Amino acid sequence: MPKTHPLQQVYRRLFTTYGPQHWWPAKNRFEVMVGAILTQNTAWTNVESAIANLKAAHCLTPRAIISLSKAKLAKHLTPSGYFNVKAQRLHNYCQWYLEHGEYRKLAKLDTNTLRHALLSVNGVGPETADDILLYAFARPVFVIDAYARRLLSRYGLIQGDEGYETLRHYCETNLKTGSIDDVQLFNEYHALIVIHAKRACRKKPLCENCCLNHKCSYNTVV
DNA sequence: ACCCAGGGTCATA
DNA sequence: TATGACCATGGG
Repeated sequence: MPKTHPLQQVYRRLFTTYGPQHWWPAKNRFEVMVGAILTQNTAWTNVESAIANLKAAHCLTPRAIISLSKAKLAKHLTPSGYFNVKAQRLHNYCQWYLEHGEYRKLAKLDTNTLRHALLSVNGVGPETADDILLYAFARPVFVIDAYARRLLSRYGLIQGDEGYETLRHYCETNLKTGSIDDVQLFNEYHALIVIHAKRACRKKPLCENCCLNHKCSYNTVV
């Protein structure tokens, strides 16, 4: 009977409280990729309306997006904020995506190679890359976002100011079993952290022990 | 009227 | 390598 790592215990609490989330909230792979870029430092509800705009304009494909002018694309992205920056980033991503043979061809790359390829796109940083790796390419990577940092540091598991790769490695090595179940585990874990963040300070009993709202001072170790 | 959101890039020191 | 400025809308 191997002893369970605190990260596994946190996962159990989240899963028991909220149940399976079956993420990412999108209709297909490409929509996952678009959402991953648009949600950078932005509330998801804003992203939803931007995606709805693209969909209504029949522009939710890489080819349609690269053929739009920067101004028109930015107009569709208005509700998601940073619309000029994101128009450029989305354009960069779609161009790269098409140049590299879209899903079929990219899916042949091993995870590390694919990760570096994603990071080579201007506008795709570590978290966006990992969102895409996990939710569009079904690769076993642990997504480190602001919520994960806050949650794990409030559980006393990390300091909180470690580098991205340090934390990703910490989470992955302590959770990986080596089977393909890892993908499902990481999928649910990130989704549960986000859903918990949205419900924190409203839902018991979890919030009383570890609240993700930055204004809340609860800080309990498992 | 503030505060913040499922980040990332670029310029400076 | 490590900070800081910047990007911008919408909900609490």
